[in-house]
Order: sequence, then structure tokens, then C-alpha cells
Amino acid sequence: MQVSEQVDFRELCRRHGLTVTHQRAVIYDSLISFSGHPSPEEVYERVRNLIPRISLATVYKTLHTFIDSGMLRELSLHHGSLRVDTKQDPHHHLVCTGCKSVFDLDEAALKPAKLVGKIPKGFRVERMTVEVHGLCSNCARSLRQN
Amino acid sequence: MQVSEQVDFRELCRRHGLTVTHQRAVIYDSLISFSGHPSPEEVYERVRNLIPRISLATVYKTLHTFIDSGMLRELSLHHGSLRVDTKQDPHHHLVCTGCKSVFDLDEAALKPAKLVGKIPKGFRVERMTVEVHGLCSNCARSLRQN
DNA sequence: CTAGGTGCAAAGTATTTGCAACGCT
DNA sequence: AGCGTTGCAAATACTTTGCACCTAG
Repeated sequence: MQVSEQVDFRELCRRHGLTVTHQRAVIYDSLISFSGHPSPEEVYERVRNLIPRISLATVYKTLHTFIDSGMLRELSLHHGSLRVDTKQDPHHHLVCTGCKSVFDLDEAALKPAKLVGKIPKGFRVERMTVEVHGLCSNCARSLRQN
Repeated sequence: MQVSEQVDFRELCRRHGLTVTHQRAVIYDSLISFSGHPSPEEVYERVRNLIPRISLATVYKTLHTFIDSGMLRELSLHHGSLRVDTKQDPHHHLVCTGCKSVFDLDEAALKPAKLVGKIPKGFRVERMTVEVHGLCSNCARSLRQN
């Protein structure tokens, strides 16, 4: 980890109201060092090279700290359980970032997106759906009350 | 469950190459009777009213059977573990339905979608991302070999 | 110095698996 | 009749929690 990165991370933490710790810095660095979207376990394995005594629980706690502070986002919806979509016809989703509930949105409610740039070689596109993220009325209300 | 629905379900199973069983019919009916996207546990609770001795494992197996046959789709990405997004700037996702890996796609690679219809009352939209679903080159290749 | 962060072990969820009995075709 | 499906119980995977110690501010 270079000095410049340390400085960046301190600044990042300040902006999000977080305490700077060695563990957090290393976990953050590890996260951005992956090209994809690693599981907590994978992050743990990589971080262990630098902090052998770190625990997986710390990785989990830190990821949630990062998410809660807004430093990074949770990738799409993670309900913690399997969900299926019974609608056959194409449609989109309205996702509440508060309670994680998903409402279906008619295809007609959106002007379609269109691919114009290039995508990774060999990827075979099957369909495109739009996810509209935000707060449902319930979550918006309870947030206002706090 | 009415006769007409039974007939529909038989037909649906035939189209997807599945054996028709009582459990599958009841699970399918239960699924479409929910307005949202229930967890396996919630499906189980509802199905138990009709088949008291059904097991949660059967619900899981059946959901996977439905997904694998293409009778219904998995809602968004379910990695079975927590994933985060480190990129700060707006971007979209390319999701492989085979291996579940996610590639980031530059905002510029897509003509943006635009909301034109109405959405549920009180929902506060924060951002919109497009998910492009398909097969990555690896998965496309290994599928061809089978 | 002290509030909050960390490591460890144990507890909680979520999901899968092995296997014998059963039901569809 | 034969093979795939089901129910059950046990195993595994994923995540959170409680608590004593440690560390950043």
C-alpha cells in the first residue's frame, strides 16, 4: 500500500464519517484490487496475506460499515435468500434499497435502453432489464421519522 | 386449484420437459399467488396449508428445477453471498446467467432508459441501472460442448 | 482516556445432500 | 417396472453476535 493510497483512504473515511483503521484500509485496497466482485471469503483470503490474524467476522463487519456509510454500494439485491420471477413477459424491477422488496414494472413504463458501446468479447446478450433503485413509500416514511 | 389450472400446469411442464407432480403444481400455484417475490421459507409456509408433510428441501429442489428448466427465472443475481460494488461513477452490469459473474459496463456503453409510465405511489427513485443478462464467453463455450 | 473496532468462538440462518420410500409415465 | 421425485435428517455454507481486549482520536 502506497502513501498516496493511505492519504486517499483517510480522506475517503473522513467524507463518510468513518474511523480509519489498518484493517479497513487493507480491506478497501483488497476490494479494489479485484477485477470482479469477490465474496467476503475471497476478500478474507487476500487480506490474510497482509494481516494474518484478521477474522472473517471483521471482513463482514467492515463490508457492512462501508455499505452503511455509503462508501460503497451493495451489488444489486442481496436478499440473503433465493427469489424467483414468475412473470414471463419482459418487465423491469423497482428495488427498495431500504427493505429490499422488489416491485415489477411494466415494460411500457420505460423507454428502452440500447447498447451502443462494446461489451466484453464473447458475451452473448440474452436480455436487458432496468433496475430502478430507490426507497419505497414505507421506507421513505420511516426514514423521515428518524 | 381448479381443473383449468391443472391443465395449464401440465402443459407448462410438457413444454419444459418436466414431470408433473402434485407438489410442483401446488408450489407453482403458490408462487404466482404472491404479489411480490417470496423467499423459499414463505413459499413453504403457504404450501404447507395444502400439503402438510411437504419439506422445505422439496421447495428448494423444486425452485431449482423450475429455474433450470427455464420455467421461471431467478430474480437478479443470487450469489449466495454478499457482494459490493466499488466503482463510484454510474455504470451498468453485465451478468452471466451461467456462472453468475458480473462485469461492469461503462455508462457510455448504453443509451439511457427513461421512465415514461407511472410507478407505485410514493416510491422515491434514486438511480437506474441496466442489467444485461446473458452468457459470458466461458459459459457459452462449455455449453456448446455438452 | 474512552468510544468504537477487532478477534475469537459460538450461535443463527440459509441451503444442499444422502438415502430409503413413493408416484409418475 | 423403472426412474425421477419426495421427505427426512444430517451436513454444509453463509452471516451475525457476545464479549474481552485493543487502538484511534
